[in-house]
Amino acid sequence: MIKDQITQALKTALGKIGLETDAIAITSPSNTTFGDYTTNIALQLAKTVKKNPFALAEEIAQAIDTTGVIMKAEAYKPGFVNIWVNQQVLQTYLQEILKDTITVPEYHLGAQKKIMFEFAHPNTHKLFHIGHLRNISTGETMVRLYEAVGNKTISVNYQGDVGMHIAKCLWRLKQMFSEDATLDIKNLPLREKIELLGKAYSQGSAAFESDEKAKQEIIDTNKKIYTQDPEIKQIWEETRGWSLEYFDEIYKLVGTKFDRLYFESEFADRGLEIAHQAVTDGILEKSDGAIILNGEKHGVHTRVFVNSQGFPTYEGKEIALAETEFKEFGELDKNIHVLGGEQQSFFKTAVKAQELIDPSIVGKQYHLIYGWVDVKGQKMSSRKGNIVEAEWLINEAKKAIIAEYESSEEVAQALAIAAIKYAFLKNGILTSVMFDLSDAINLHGDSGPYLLYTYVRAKSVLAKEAKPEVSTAEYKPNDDELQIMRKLIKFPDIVLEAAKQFAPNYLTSYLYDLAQLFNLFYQNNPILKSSDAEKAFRLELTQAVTMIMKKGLYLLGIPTVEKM
RNA sequence: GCACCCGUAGCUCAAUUGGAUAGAGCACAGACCUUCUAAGUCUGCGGUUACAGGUUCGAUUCCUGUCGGGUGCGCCA
Repeated sequence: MIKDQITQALKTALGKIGLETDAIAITSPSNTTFGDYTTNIALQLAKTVKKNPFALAEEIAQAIDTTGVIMKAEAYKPGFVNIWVNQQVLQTYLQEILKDTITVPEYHLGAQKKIMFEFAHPNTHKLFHIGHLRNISTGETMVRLYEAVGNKTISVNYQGDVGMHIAKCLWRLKQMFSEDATLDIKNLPLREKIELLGKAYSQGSAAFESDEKAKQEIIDTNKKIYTQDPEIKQIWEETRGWSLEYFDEIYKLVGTKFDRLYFESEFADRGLEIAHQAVTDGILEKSDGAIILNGEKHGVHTRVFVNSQGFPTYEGKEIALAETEFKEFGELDKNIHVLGGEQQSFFKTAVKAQELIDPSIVGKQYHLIYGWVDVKGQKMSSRKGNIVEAEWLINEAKKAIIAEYESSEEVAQALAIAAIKYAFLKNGILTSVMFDLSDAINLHGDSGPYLLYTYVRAKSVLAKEAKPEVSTAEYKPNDDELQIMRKLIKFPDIVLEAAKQFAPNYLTSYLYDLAQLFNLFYQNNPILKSSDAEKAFRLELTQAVTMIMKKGLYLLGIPTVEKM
């Protein structure tokens, strides 16, 4: 990586003037007039060596060898040393991109180089909404980024298929069947089945709140689900199947594949067993008929693992889930749970219990928090029925695209997915976003479709004519071209940082910058109407841009299209 | 009450983890298609980074306080 070579050159320069440090921080200045890379090392060292920072920066700049990877080094104002990369290095890197031999540095979270990502987390019998969409977009890109920096990743999805929300839904659904004997659910399209579940849940919830008799019946239904009572088992299995089929469609649509689907129903029995054993071992405690972790002893919130009716709560099932997750795929470095911040208290307590039960997993559970999704200021609630559902949203975006550009189904779909995913990923992972429909299906400016458009445009040029067989070695790139080349060398740095910091938005803004530079170049410089080395070079540059765009978009979980 | 997250342009968000002149998109006003896809490019407009202190060469970023918002805090998931 070029950055490493710069660090090496700096180290040598520091050595020449009798300085030594391990902490050489090299960053890319936001303003390219300050060079390709910059270091504040003089500012850091000035105090310890008792020198004026700017004088020290000048001294370092002087000592840098400018015959190798570095072309120019200059001291700036308070004490930065700004560095320009040799153009030959840019040329070489361009050729490496074309040969597809560029590499991204490795980054691991442990010796196994193996990381599990647990994400998506929809509950059966409920809708898959934009909150899940943000979750799955984030999870998928993190998986791809960690693969890119040399890890084996395992994608898993823990889906809630038992619990009160399902009891509420099924209780009402059974009523609906007896109220309307003509309801022919078997032949309903999937879409309508899901809507029916949503309606039943919403009405069941309302009854639970307002009607004491209904409340008791729903609690009873919940028990029957846990005990797999024949009275409820069949309808539970069937409706659960609808949800899973519906989820599968969405996973396919957004391009996520899971290595393993876990279900809450798998972990109820084992969760109980572990919890009871943990009481015997003095880890969990009995309290008011429930089994809890006494949080005060461990600096977390006290939470219930088995309720007073003897059923495992979410926490109770989580300890069994952890046991399986850490067993099924061999030793993991980390198990990263992509979960909203509202689950923090739950997660801390559950993890504390897991670590007390199995010390071998201490420090391996990680809660990757992503920000809340709000819709125009109002909080989504499936009980109130005002949620933005994933497939509906994708279809809205698709319709808008077809209406404006007469795109084919296939292209419109790809663009819709790109628009929505990009709208989430361009934000900081923690930023709670105000979701605005018109913004998410925006096709202009800083958007997914803009990136795809840039890619398609470039590809279209490449498809028109073959590259002339002329050497580009002697070609002197102009400023527009240089800007692109200087951007291209940063790709590995960006991928590494995006993975390290769990910051896919580093990659989105990198690709956006690259696209902007290319569009500027495209605007000002004829490619096919140029000739000889110039034409050959411009075609090479164009191709390199498409290759990096495609790689970057892949890492974001956004497939490219070839025409639009 | 306590804990965590947050407050940046009219709106939605960035800012490479303490760096240089705080950047984009949308919206608004204008310019550019007999040249490779105008889903594009360019120009303009827009800021006391909630407020008050502190730390230091340097603060949107770290610390303290105030105000405002979100989330959670024992039998939901």
